[in-house]
Amino acid sequence: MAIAGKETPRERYRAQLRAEIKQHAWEQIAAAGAPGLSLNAIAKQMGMSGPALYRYFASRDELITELIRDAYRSLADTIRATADSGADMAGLGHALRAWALDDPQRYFLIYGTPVPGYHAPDDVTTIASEIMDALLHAARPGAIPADAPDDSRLEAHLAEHRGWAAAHAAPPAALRRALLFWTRLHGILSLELAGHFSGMGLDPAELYEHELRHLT
Amino acid sequence: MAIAGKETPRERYRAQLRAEIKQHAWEQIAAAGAPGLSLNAIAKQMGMSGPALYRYFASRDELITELIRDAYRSLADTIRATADSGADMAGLGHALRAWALDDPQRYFLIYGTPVPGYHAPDDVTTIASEIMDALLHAARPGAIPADAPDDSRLEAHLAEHRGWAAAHAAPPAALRRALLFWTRLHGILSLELAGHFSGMGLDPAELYEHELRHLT
DNA sequence: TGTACATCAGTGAACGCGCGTTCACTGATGTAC
DNA sequence: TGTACATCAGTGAACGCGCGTTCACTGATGTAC
Repeated sequence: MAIAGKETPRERYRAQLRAEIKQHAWEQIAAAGAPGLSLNAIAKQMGMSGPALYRYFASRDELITELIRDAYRSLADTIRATADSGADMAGLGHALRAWALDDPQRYFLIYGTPVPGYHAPDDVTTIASEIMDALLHAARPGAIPADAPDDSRLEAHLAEHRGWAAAHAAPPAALRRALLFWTRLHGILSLELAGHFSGMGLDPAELYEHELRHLT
Repeated sequence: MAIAGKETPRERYRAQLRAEIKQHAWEQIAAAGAPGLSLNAIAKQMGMSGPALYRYFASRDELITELIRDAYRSLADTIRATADSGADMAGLGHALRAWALDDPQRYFLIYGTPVPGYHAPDDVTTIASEIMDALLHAARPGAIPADAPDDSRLEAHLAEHRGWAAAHAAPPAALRRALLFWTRLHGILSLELAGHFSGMGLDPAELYEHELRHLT
């Protein structure tokens, strides 16, 4: 039996092959989108037979779930690391954009069109709230600009519905700021990644910067 | 030969069956998303054989393209009609939201995850700019609020890249307003429709209203 | 108005394909004495 | 250190399925004289 903490060669090999499978899966998703992901195609690409992959993933669904988990994990780590390095919200915005542009289909795996009937496992919800935590921390009181609009309606609502921000004692203005950071930047990013600006002749980065400058 | 403008019974029947096929297609998309759309399944649902549908659509791709076109057309008509009834931007925002909530998968067919390699036909680009036209008209000078931020950087960029708004003599502030209307509301809507607020315990409608109130 | 012909909707069989997944099996790698 | 056994990776065949699409054909509907 393997000693806990010490990996046997077999375990190392398993972990490596799982990683290799996932890498091919990402390439396939980048090429044809998530619905086009096929275990058999991955196996062929790796020079092995289809059933072999079932030693590493119980089903296609498990693989996809794992990819979604990894995508969330990667985004959360990126945001967290940026926040830890002392960046402000604009810095987080730039990190988010770079992460999204790095692999659009990975972004869409998290924030794209949902597949009716599919429900993400609980742990990705946990990771999602990690991301919100980092945003909330960056949106802490001292960082609220003076020209923030005075809108008691939204803040009153947020003050009463702050379960998602329970870990933080952030004031309503910070809750609002974190949420708008998320929704506004996602709006630009998802339209940009989907190509909706491409025929318009303007640079979405300018819009993005504008939103970062006026994040209230 | 049919007299132009006057439909023969056969033509009426054809048009009706095409519409019926599309309706079943929408139901199927609502149930399983666009990638799950299948001509054979539609035929079975309608009580006919698979190949029969090829009398009405040359291929699966043509059907999907037609659905995308219809979705764009429906959105453009909704926005246009709302604008023509004298609504301001907030009114347009409410119309957009109602349209999106009415059929989330239809919304995602336009603004959701793009399928790598798929390119929409030219005419949908035309319809898309119709929508932008209506937004630009509603964002005309007189409607710009006094608390609009003074940001010469974005407006300078837009002043130089206004091909998408060529039909309008709108000032840069109006261009900005129309664009932010689009990106901000899409941000909230797409996250809402994808269920990203569902575990958070807050009402995305409140966020949406906030953005409409502070559309600068 | 009736007959001859052309048009067109829809069928059933078939093609080729790829999918996810199962199963019995081979051969290599690791473990226990 | 060598032998006996257990574990595990990977294969190839197979199952059942659904897909898009083509084709030759039947039968009904419309058109022309």
